Amino acid sequence: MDKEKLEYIEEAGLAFELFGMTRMAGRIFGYLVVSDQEVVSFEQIRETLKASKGSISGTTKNLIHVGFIEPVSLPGDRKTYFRISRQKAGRILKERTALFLKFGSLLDRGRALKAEEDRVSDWLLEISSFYKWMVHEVDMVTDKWEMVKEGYMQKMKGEEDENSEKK
Amino acid sequence: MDKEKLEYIEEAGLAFELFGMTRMAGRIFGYLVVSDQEVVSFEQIRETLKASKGSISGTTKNLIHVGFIEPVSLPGDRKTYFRISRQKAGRILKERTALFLKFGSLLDRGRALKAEEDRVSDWLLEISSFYKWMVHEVDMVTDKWEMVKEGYMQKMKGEEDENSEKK
DNA sequence: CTTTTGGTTCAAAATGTTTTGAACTTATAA
DNA sequence: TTATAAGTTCAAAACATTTTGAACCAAAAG
Repeated sequence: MDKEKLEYIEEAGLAFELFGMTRMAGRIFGYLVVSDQEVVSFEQIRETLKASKGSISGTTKNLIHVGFIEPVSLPGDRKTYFRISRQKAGRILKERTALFLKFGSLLDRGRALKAEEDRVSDWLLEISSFYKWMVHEVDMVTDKWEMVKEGYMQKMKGEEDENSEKK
Repeated sequence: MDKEKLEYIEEAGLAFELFGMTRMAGRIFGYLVVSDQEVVSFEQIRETLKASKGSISGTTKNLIHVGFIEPVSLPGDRKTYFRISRQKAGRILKERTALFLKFGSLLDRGRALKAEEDRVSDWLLEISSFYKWMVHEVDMVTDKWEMVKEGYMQKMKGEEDENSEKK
């Protein structure tokens, strides 16, 4: 695997830490991104990332759980392969956003514990309402994506081509 | 401080860990939520949470940085007080969402490293487009909140009252 | 069966993060 | 000034997470 890709993989590791996941999770994800194969085997991951079987096993399980990658098994082959999950990106986002409901109720329960309604309660109500309302809005926007994505992706690709022409 | 509130504070600590922050950050936030004062002093936090000055100092700085709380200073008083940030909740969300752009470009850069465009590239383009598009949508929805919040908060409060009547 | 391959498990080691506590800084009060 | 109160800083300790590696299990091949 060439140097540029290996660097990319490490960068993905750091980025994933920023998103609150482990470095190894980012590396595995990054490897699946830049690999020129449709699917990558457990052993290939282990070898490319020079990590232990235990680490690969645990981290792939976790990445599958949060929906970033998915296992692929092939007939007549007992190895497990992996690829970037084909699950809609929106699905993952919706799940993450659902945490907002938890934050909203945390605030509501806190508000209920206060001696009396005051300026702080009003503000807490506003924040909690915002987050709870947001969950529904994000769901709707996510659904809207399916309608607009063709157009948007065309635009994105166009801009990329423009940039590479300028070089 | 009564037992119920202290329990709430610990719960807030655990919840914040779930959101990717530290337990102490959650405790401080939780304390500001349930305190019946407008503002709470550094020393009160230290005492209630039984933590060191160093820990309070570092964690409040961080909570201020990410916009969850804000410092308050009073004339003729050299203590620092804190309260839940009155910054619009949307501001914080917009900043968090901006990380999606980073994820989007991570995918784009990975795609550029691939030998040739394949099925995986197509899928990567779709995910990256989704996240980048989402950032703008979330911004718009967040702005919309200002228009609809009055109505929504009324509804929320109504439902709460209904629930407490039923008890 | 027995062997081999592919992966899982889990305790211990390595690494990272958070908290403490003591020394230090800064600003006000005396 | 000098003294004191309020925070900050930072190295070390406590604590948590991640990774390793060796032992283990299950399924397919021989």
